[in-house]
Amino acid sequence: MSWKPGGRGSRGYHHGDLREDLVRAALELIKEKGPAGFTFADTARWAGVSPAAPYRHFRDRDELMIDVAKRGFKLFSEKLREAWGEGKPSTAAAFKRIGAAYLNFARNEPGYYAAMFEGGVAIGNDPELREAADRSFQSLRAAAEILVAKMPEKGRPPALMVALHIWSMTHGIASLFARADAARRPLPMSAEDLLEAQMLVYLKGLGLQV
Amino acid sequence: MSWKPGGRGSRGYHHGDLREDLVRAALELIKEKGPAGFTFADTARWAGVSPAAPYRHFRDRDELMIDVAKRGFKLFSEKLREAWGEGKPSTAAAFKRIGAAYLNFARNEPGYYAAMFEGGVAIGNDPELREAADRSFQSLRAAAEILVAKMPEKGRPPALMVALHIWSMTHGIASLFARADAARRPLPMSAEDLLEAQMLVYLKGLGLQV
DNA sequence: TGTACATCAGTGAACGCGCGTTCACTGATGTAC
DNA sequence: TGTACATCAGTGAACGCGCGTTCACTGATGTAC
Repeated sequence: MSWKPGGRGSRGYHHGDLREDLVRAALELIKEKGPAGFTFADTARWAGVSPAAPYRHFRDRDELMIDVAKRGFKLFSEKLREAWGEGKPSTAAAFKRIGAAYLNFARNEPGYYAAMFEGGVAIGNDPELREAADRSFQSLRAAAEILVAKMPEKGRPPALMVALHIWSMTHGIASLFARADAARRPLPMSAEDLLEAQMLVYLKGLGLQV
Repeated sequence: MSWKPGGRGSRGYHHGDLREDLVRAALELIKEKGPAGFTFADTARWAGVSPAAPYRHFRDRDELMIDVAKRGFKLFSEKLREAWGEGKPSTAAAFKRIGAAYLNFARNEPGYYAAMFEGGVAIGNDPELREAADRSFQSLRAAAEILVAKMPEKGRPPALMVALHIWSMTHGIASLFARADAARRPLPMSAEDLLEAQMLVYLKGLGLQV
C-alpha cells in the first residue's frame, strides 16, 4: 500500500500504518511528558484515530511500551555496533565513539531511552525483549574481549567485568547528565568530555597505554 | 499531641500526623508500583483519610513528590556522610563504604531513589530541593578533594571531575543492577563487587596505590 | 476482466469507574481572659 | 479553673472529566473463480 499520499489527514477509512504510527506517538509523547505521562487514548489521538483503533494492534498500553522498548534496543544495538566500527583505527578511538554514541542515544532518543531503562518495563517477561536487550550488550562485550586480549595473559581481568564497567560508567553519565528531560543534572563540562576522561583513567588503571 | 495510641485505625477526627503519613504512603506506593503508578487519592486511601484531606498539606501530587525527593536527598546525604566516616581508616576503605552505601540506598529505599532520580521531578525549580541535591554531592566532592590531595601536585586531576566520575560509576551500577524494581538487570556477581573492582581500577588509573 | 465473498482495520457510541478538585461543614484543639 | 471563641484539620458529598474497554457496525482491500 502506498503510504498516505497527500500527507497526514488525507487518509481514508483505513490508516494504513497505524501500528507504526502508534509507536511514533508513544515516542513523541514520552519525549514530551515522560514514560508515564500519557495514556493509550492519547496515542490514538496523536495518530488521528478513534480510541478503539489501537486495540487492533496492541492488547494494552503495556504491550505498546514493550514494543517501543524492543525497537529501542534494536536501534541501540545498531548504533553501538556502528560506533565500535570493528575497533578501527584504534581501540581507544572506538571506545570513545561507543561512549559518544551512548550519550547521543540518551539525548536524541529520549523516548526509546526511557522505555528501555525507565519505563518500568520488565525485561525478563518477554523473551524477544530480553534478547534485544542482550544483543545491545554484545557490542560492548565484544569490544571488551578485544581490549582484554591486548593485555599480558597473566592478570587479565575478565572481559565480562570490563564490559560491565564500561557499560555502567557510560550509563551513569548518560542517566545523570545526558538525559533529555527535567531530571538532567547540570554539568560544568560536556558529558562527552567527562566520559572520555573517565574512560582514559579506567583504561590506564587496567594497565593499557592509550 | 500524642501519636496514635492504640495504633492505626483508632484515631479520632484528627489524624495527627497526616503530612508525615502521606509521605510514607508515597514511599510505599512508589515501592510497589513505581513513581507514576499511584494517584493522590491513593495516598489518602493508604493513610485512611478522605480524598480531600491531602489538600490541607500539599497543593497537589507534584508537591508531595517534591517533598519526598527532598527528604530522600537529605537522608541520602546522611548515609553518604556516615559512610565516608572522615576517610578513616583509609581512603580506599572509605570509598568502598560510600559505594556500598549508595547501592544500599538504591536497594532499600526504592521510593526515595525513584523520586530523586526518576520521578520526573525537576530539581531546578525548587531551591530547597536543589540545595538538598547539591548537599548530597558534597560528601563525594569532599572525598574526592582528599583523594586528589594525596597525589603529586603536578598532574593532579580536578577534584570535581573525580567526584563526578565516582558519582557516575556508582550511579550507573545502582541504576542498572541494584534498583529494586522490575527494570533491574541480572548480574553474575554482586553489584558491590562489581563496583569495588571498578573503583580500584579507576583509582589505580589515577596513579594511586590502594 | 468481472463479480461475489471473506477478511481486515477503523468507527463511534456507550458503559462504568476513579480521579482531581471544590465546598460548606464539623469535630478537636489551643488560647485569652 | 472555667468558658467563649478562633483556628485548624479532616469530612463527605458533589461535579465534570477523561480513561479503558467493549460492541455491533462499516468501509476498504484481497482473492477465488
